[in-house]
Amino acid sequence: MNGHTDNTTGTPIFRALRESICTLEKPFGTVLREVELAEEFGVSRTPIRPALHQLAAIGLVETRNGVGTIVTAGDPETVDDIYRLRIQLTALIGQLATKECPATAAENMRALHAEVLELEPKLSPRDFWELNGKLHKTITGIIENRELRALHHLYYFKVAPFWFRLFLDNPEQEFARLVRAVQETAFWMEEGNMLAVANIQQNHIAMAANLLKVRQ
Amino acid sequence: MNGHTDNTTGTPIFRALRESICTLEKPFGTVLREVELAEEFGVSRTPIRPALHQLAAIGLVETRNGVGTIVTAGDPETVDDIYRLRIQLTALIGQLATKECPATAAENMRALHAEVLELEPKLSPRDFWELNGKLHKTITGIIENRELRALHHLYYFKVAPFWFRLFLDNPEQEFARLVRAVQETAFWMEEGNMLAVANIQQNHIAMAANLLKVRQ
DNA sequence: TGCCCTATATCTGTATACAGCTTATAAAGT
DNA sequence: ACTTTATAAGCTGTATACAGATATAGGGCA
Repeated sequence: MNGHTDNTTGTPIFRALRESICTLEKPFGTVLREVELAEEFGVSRTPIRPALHQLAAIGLVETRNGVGTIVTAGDPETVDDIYRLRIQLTALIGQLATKECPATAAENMRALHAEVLELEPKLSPRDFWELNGKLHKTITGIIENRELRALHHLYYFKVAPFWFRLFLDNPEQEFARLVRAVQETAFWMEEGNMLAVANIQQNHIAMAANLLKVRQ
Repeated sequence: MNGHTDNTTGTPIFRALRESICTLEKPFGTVLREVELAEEFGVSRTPIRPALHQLAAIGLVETRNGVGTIVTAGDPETVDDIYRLRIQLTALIGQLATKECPATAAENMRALHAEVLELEPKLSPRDFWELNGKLHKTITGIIENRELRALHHLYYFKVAPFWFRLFLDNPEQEFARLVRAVQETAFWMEEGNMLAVANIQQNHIAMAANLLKVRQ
């Protein structure tokens, strides 16, 4: 393992910044300065800029001329819209998913299930992030429609700052929920019922939305 | 009127390139060279690059080192996935739309309806693009959920190269379809039935999908 | 004649210098 | 003491020079 949730999309700089925003290492309101980031990554400002633009494109940051790039992920005003849409989007997974479980997805899920069963109930934030990422990646694998798959992937990162806040506030409870999600998903994936897998996913997203007091 | 469908989002360079791709002025396979574009827009390569990256982010182009930026919009292999998702997405508009018709939307729609009724059945590609843009903008205005609104806007441009091909192949038929869409939308918007407006939109998207032989 | 390898032209990726914008701070005036 | 304004520091936006990557055309060789 290389320690990254998604090691294929985007530049390493983009992925590193995205992770540090989603895990609240750089919380809402943080000002990112290009020269600082350039020094941090050991490059010039030039390759930093497209990474920041990409983050801005997915709504995680906002760049203002003469000021800097401000982290906007986790803005309480948008949690409602994002979660309500994501619940609907997850319902679509059931409709546009593969009819049969892809071999790689089933394999990943078995490995993940086995891994979870042997874990201590005390997880570091980083480990929790990684674990969630594995579940996400596996579920993403059953989405046949490439566009929906891209959306599901995108919104995973858009809502990450919200449920990661839940984890920091109550690690044991969120860890238990994640374990439960893995178990249920593993069961239905083994059964070959992809619609059920999507439903499980939707249930757990809706549960997070409830904790965040999103109106349904 | 300034001649632009959406004059608020993105840099002028990005919007200009997006329009020229959607209207097939730069068709599938066209190679965009940064120095050429820089000269065309009277700037250096620097402000061109973020525009191309933004186009790449929404899947309209693909940049390859040492080669150039190739237009990928209109790739036949993706038409299925995009249209199938967009039909589902449009159904969501009915669920997440405003309960009542916003005053500005109703006003825009009346103006558009009046404009359409006085048009000649012979439209230039540019005029057809503008007209479609106005209808799109009005419908976008009834979507309360900001995230869904952004998605609806995004996919409008992703599918544009496909239906614009339909227009070039059969201008009269596509113009008639657009007029019909405007009339029906205007009627239901006047009635205040936002769910019906979404359904009309879905019907017309599905019709385009049929013409493009998308499996439903 | 066909194939492979190399040289070269051309493109994007990166580094750096400078211009323009924003904001905080401090001095001056009331 | 408070407001107002000017100034300076620091940030992003832009232009330009150079490095790395890629495709193509031409020459050498079997």
